Amino acid sequence: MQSITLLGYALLGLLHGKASSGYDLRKTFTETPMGRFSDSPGAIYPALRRLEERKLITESAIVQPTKRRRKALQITPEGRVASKAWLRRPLERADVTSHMTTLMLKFAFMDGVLGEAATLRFLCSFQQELNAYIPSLASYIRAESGRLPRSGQLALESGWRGYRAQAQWVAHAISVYGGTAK
Amino acid sequence: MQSITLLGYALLGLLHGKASSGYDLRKTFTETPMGRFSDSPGAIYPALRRLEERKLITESAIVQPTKRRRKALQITPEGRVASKAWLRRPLERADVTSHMTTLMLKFAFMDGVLGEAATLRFLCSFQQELNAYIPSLASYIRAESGRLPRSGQLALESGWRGYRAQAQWVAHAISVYGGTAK
DNA sequence: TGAATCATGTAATAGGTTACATGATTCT
DNA sequence: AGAATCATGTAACCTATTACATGATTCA
Repeated sequence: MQSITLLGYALLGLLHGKASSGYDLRKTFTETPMGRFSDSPGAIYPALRRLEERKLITESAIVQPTKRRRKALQITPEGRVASKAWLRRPLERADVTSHMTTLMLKFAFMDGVLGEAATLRFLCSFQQELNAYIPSLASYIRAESGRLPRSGQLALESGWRGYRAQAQWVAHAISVYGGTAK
Repeated sequence: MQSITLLGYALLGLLHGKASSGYDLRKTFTETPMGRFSDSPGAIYPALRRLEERKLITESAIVQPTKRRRKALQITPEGRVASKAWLRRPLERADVTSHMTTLMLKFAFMDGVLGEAATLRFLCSFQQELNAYIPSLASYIRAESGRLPRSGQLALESGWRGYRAQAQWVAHAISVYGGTAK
């Protein structure tokens, strides 16, 4: 059994809210700064078909009064289970170091699907991992700074600044969710 | 003629400096926080073969005194041309909004390959694009903030903070390169 | 009526992931 | 001598990209 791709989880996350057509979902990707998924039909329609084959989504039975041809898709109970299981997967170090966009995608859906408490827990472990990683990256940069050319050093610094900004954001988000920051 | 992949350009960039084996290049990806490329042999060796087929790299004739079997690869003049052409490609809006890692990869190699002046020019257009994009993202967030759930709003904000951090970095980098920031 | 957009799809291609394979050399 | 690591590769599979195809409907 092939595992669900990130695009698949993104689609499931969007369908948690309301039944949508492939076209609707495509528009979400084109019109919003969401996740940077491809809005090409060659990516989305096959992805939807795969989800349908696994019975994680189905064609909505509701007849829409619109004139246009439209295949509305809705998430099934199994789909919700799969999506929730993904959202609940514990966060690991590697997620922070190389899959930040995935983490943000998870976060964006988490509140609506798992609720406030789970989201707050997620943010706290996110913060923990960031607080562990940032100093280690900093010391790596300090150690390498001699060996690296100026541009390589600056490139690393850019990464470091990015993580710091993310850490500040997490602290902010935690406070928004009513947690105790830091 | 297929275009060169990002991994291909990364390999060319590394080979600008000195001839290396596939194993050396792999280690660079595993051991440094560089670009987040896969260090799997299934990615790197085929990529190297493709570059070799296009005569952008060749097996180094220099016989190394090491005992171990080792295939050292060096960049050819054509390879340098291709790499430089890529590094010189003018920066577009889409690069900033969805290919930041590519831009940082370019930057990391640019100094050594194209020189200081070109790098400074690159940084300035980078700054220009960021300064144009950040406010537009901010106003998008402001406009959508009502319609979006809390988590969606925060996710967008995270993106915004990331771009701001990048802008601060660019200003810093420009000053390091002796340009007049902002 | 013609153009644009809505809306869903397919086909060819190619690159990455995962897993496997192989043998030499260094280390203990 | 056996284990770990060096070092290079291959094969199956799958997904995304790109381009094309199709027809209906709204708009000017």
